Amino acid sequence: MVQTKPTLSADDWADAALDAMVDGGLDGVAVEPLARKLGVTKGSFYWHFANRDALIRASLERWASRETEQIIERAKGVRQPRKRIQTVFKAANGSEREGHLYLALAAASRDPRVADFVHKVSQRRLDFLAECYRALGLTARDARKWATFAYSTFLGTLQLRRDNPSALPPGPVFNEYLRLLIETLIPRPGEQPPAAAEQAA
Amino acid sequence: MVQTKPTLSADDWADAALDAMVDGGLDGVAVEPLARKLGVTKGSFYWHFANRDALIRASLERWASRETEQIIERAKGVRQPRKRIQTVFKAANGSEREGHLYLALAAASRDPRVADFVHKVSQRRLDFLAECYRALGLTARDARKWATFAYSTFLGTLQLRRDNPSALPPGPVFNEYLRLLIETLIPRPGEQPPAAAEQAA
DNA sequence: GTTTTGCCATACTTTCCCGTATGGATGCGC
DNA sequence: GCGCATCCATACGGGAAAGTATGGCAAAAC
Repeated sequence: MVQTKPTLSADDWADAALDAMVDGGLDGVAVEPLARKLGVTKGSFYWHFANRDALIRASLERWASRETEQIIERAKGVRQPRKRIQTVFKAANGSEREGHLYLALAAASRDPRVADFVHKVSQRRLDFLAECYRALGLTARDARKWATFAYSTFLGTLQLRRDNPSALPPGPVFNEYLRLLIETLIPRPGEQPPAAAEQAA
Repeated sequence: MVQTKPTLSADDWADAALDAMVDGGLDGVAVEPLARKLGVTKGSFYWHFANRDALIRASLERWASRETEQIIERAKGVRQPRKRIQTVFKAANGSEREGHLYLALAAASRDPRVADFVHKVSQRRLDFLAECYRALGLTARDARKWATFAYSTFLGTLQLRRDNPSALPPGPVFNEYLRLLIETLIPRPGEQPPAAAEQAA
């Protein structure tokens, strides 16, 4: 498939495994098909890894560290609380592949190896979101509720985009939809909530 | 496993297949393991079904019809628009197994057989929800947006319950959380949205 | 220039499951 | 009580992928 590199590295195998998870979930990670896709044979694989289990663990490790760092980097720069949350939302809906990968791994979360990583990543995201909501002036308790609310909505939207894209508002209306989400999911403590304006339109 | 019935029916196999999907997704539906769980052999299976594909299709058919009818039955009785939507929410979060099953099938929605059914079920639910929102006095356009919003939140909450239960508010706070969802996701056209009261608390 | 080392190919064996072929048992029609 | 349909067991062949064992081959080491 790709002959740019003379030899493969363990990370190449891990990335290929993550690609395979997007399509086939955990069962999609099969050594021989991966080898065919990489243009080599199993001999290469068993040089870099002890077995299939080691590949899966390495891939998950790679995924988790990448996911927890990206969340921070994209939003930590924005200082204004409302803008920061909006940035998180935009970034979250940005990469389609990452979204599919998350859903694929979450679906395999019955596997004990996967469960730990999915738990860790979602926990990291929720904590960061709750922190953002606290910066808005909410109590810790309310911030947690709103963070969970927003994250759930994000996860659900992700799933709809994958399983029933036609259900989401088409083209221009989709932007209205996103604005509705953002306005509703970022309360203005002390001010009048924005939903009223939306319904007046 | 179960010796209550002298012989098995095709529906027994279909139900067992749905149970297997909850745990192992589509790949979890394997003829020989199912036979072992039912206390019979493959000979029984291939009497009732032509092959594994037929079993999968029959199971999906059974699931889809059940899902689309349950949604109607539980909520059609409630006439008041707000109460009706609340009923839908409560019912949706009711059966844990049905939620897991939906997520398992959605995860397998890359399979063309599954895709059609998942699409159909989610579409049916969204249409009904949009209808409920229209009864609130929203325009068709706004009703669709709010229905999508609410359904996404429902899906995401379902996923959190499965993959990271500890992330959801514990015990008593969870009820507050559900109230927040309901109050926020059911706008009051013309009146002041309820989020203000929530934040004042 | 020979020897090692890194990376991979080839050729097995084993396991698990699908699908088929065929025979056996039980119960009903008549 | 004979025959037939229903429902299931047993035995077999085949494919796909995990893991092992071993040989090959180029580049670096010396």
